[in-house]
Amino acid sequence: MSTDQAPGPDPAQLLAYIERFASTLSDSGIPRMPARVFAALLTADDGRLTSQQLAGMLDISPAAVSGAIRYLSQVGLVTREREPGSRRDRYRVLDEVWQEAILQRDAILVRWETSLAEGVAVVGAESPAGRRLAESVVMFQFLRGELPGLLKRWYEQRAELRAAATRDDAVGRALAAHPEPHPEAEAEAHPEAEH
Amino acid sequence: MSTDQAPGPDPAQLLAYIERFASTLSDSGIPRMPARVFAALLTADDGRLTSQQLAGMLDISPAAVSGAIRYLSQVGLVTREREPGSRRDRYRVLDEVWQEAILQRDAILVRWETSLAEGVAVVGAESPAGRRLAESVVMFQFLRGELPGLLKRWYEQRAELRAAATRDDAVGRALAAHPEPHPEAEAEAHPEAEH
DNA sequence: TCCAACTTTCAGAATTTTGTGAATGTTATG
DNA sequence: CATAACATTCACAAAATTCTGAAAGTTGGA
Repeated sequence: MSTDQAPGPDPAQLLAYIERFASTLSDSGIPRMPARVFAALLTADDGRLTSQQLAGMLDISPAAVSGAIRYLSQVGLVTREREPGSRRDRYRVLDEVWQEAILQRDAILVRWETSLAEGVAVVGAESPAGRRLAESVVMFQFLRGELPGLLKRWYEQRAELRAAATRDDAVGRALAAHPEPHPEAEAEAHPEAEH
Repeated sequence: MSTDQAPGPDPAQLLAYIERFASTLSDSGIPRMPARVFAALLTADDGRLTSQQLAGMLDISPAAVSGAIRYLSQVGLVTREREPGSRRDRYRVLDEVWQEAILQRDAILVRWETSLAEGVAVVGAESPAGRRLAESVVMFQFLRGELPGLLKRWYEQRAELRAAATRDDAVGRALAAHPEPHPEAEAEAHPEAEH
C-alpha cells in the first residue's frame, strides 16, 4: 500500500537536498541559480530535465532557467539537447563531462598562472616579490602537468568500478553502458499536450 | 637620474596589476576586497603589510581591511603577526601556506564529497541517480587520496628549485632560507611616530 | 590608572547582483 | 506562410553584498 512502483524519493526531501547541495556549490563560487539547476539535474534519474520541469520544481521563471543554463553550458557543466522534431530543450549533465570539469578546472589554473606570471613582470623578476611569484607560477605549471596523469588514473579506476557494477547486477549494466544512455525511451508522466 | 636605488616597481602599475589579479581571484569565488588585499600582500616584497599600508595603497577604510583579513585568515591564506611591544598588526602571506591551500582545498573537497554522499541517501542508492551520485562520491575520494602524493611531489620539485636558486645567486639564498625570513630587520620608509 | 595607538564591530548608505514579467526571437507543424 | 510552443533578451524591481564612518574594544606605555 506504500510503494506504488516507488516513483522516486520524497519530493520535498529531494528539493531540500537540492537546496543544500546548491549552497555547497555556491560557496565554491558558482552563482546561486546555476547551482540550483545543476543540483536538480544531478539528482534527476537520467540527468536530464526540460526547462519546464526545472522551472516547476525550483519554482523559478523560464528566464531564470535560461540564464542558469547559459552559465552552466558556458562552464561546460551542462549540455543542451533537443529531440529532433520538438521545440522543447532538454538539459543534461554528462557525468563524464562534469567530473572532468572538476578535475581539470584548466581554465582557472591557466588564468591564475598567467596572472601570476604577469605579476612577475610588473614587480621585477629579481625582486624578492618577483621570486616569490615566480615560484607560484612554477607551482601552477607543475599542477597542470600533473592533471593528465590524474585524469588517466581516475578513468582507470572508474572503468574498474563500472566493470564491477556490470558484473554484480543488472541495473549496473545500464550505468556501465553510459556513453549514450537511453537516447529515446520517453516514459515520463506529463501530458505533453503538443497541440 | 632615474634609478634611485630602485625602490620597487611603478606604484601605479603595481596597483593596476593588483586589481587585475584580484579580478582573477574574484572569479574563483574569493570576495572582492579579500582578493585585493591578498593580491597586495602577494606582491609585497616580504609578503607583509600593515593594516595602514593596505588601507593606504588600496584606498579603503580600516574596517574594510579588518573584514578582508578576517576572511583571509579564516580561509588560511593569511597570517596575523604582531611584533611584541607594538599594537600594530602586520598581515602576511606565507608561500608555503597559500600554495598548500591551493593544492589541497581539502575543506571544499570534503564538503562536496559529503554533500554528494548525502544525495545518494536521499535519492536512494539503487536508483540511477543514486548510482551516478555514488560514482562522483568515489571520484572525490579518489581525488583526496591523490592529494598527499601530489603535495609531496610538489615539495620535492620546489626543494630542487630553491636549491638551484641558492646555487645560482646570492639573493636566491635568502629565498631558500625561507622558513622564517628576516624576523626583524625593519627598514621601512615611514616615520613610525610612536608617540 | 589614564592615554594614545590600533583594531574591530555595527548600523546604515550605496552599489551590485539576481530574478521577474513582458516583449521578442526561433522553429516545427498544419 | 500562419500559428503555436518554446526559448531568450531586456528593462526594471527586489534583494543581497559590500564598504564606510562612528563608536567601542584592546593593548602597550607613562
